[in-house]
Amino acid sequence: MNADTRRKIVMAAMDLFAEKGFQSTSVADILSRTQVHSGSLYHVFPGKQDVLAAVLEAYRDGIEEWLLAPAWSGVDDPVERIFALLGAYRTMLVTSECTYGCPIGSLTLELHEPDPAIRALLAANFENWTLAIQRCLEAAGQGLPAALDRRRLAEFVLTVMEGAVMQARTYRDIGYFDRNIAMLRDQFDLLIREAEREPVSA
Amino acid sequence: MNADTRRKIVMAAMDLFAEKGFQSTSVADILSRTQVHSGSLYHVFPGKQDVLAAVLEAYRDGIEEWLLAPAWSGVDDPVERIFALLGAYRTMLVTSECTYGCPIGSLTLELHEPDPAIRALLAANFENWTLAIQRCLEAAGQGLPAALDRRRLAEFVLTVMEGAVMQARTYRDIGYFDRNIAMLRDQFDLLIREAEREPVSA
DNA sequence: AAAGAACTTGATTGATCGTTCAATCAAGGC
DNA sequence: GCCTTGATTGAACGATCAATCAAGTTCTTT
Repeated sequence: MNADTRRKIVMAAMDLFAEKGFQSTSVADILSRTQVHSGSLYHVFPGKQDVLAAVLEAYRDGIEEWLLAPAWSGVDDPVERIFALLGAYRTMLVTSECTYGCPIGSLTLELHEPDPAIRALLAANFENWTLAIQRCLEAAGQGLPAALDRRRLAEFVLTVMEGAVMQARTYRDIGYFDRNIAMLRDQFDLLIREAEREPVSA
Repeated sequence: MNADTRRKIVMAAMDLFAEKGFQSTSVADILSRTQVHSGSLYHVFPGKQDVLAAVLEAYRDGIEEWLLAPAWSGVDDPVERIFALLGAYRTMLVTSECTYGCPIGSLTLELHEPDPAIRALLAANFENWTLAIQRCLEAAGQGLPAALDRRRLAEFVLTVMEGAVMQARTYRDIGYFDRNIAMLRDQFDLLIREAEREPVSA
């Protein structure tokens, strides 16, 4: 199997699906951007949907290298890492003039009756993202209240990111993103102050 | 102009766009569900996109009657009205087995480069929703901290709703919606307690 | 070097899409 | 009875789509 052809297709499809969505991207779009011909694409992939699956697998497997590592370089504090990650999404919005933010979120709401395999991959991407946040919250240790449900808060951070991206895109105004993230920041500040008042355990 | 034909088309399109999205709904789908013929549709609307615009106008103009009034019947407390509205979205998710929640949110992320008129209508729908929440927060008066930025919190409520719907849909699990709303409820409880500690102004 | 497997090429297919339009119909005014 | 106006009908159109395939080329293996 030609791994290079496959790689080129997946990378081009990644960009196109993020820019225009899955349905608005034609196979011809992918072909013209990659200089790959239709026969080659269908030699590597059974169909267009399998290209999408490969893209979602690439996101899932590349989250550490392509998203977390760049966002976290030079940031050590676990809580700051969360907001550094949110900052990465802010950058995506700003550089695209608020036309796209989180590709997984867009695909999730675009595909109403997805193939079970596709739905599972979308969920796996969310799960990986949530786990990354959860690990930050756990790494914060006594900097956050002991009774705090880390998993729940991690899901909530994803919720706020996706909702904030959606509004910034709709209004074409980064202010909507910023104000929502500021609300989340206030909430974290409260949690941190609460933890400071707690007795330090042995 | 035949207002009945127009009404039938808009109502059918409303359902279809919510179920399958805009792009996955063909004009033929709308025609077959309404028993209207293609010539009639194109006599009333210049094109498919104008049907979408009419649907978004219907949502915008019907929010009071079709969303707020049913959700708020028998609920007087302003803060409880917010969670009653969120409960309406929960019901939509449950009755659709977590396949669709907020039609505006779905359309927002489905249409990547929307016509400016369409984008403005999507924004107008979000704006109406946010204003409804904002009015609740203002109606709460001294039940919430005086310094609280009502507008910001209203935007945040929309953010949490959309993010929670997105996760519930992706995982096909209402638990993700419930936990996120519970997080928001905790935050409101904190605000209410904070307001109780405030001195009552003259 | 021979044979076969893997890959590429690009024209082509058939289905589906949004849209058009000439023909038809119904109703009211004159 | 005739004309006008607005609405309806449904066949047809051109474009675009994902997918196919037979022929050709390159790589691998022995």
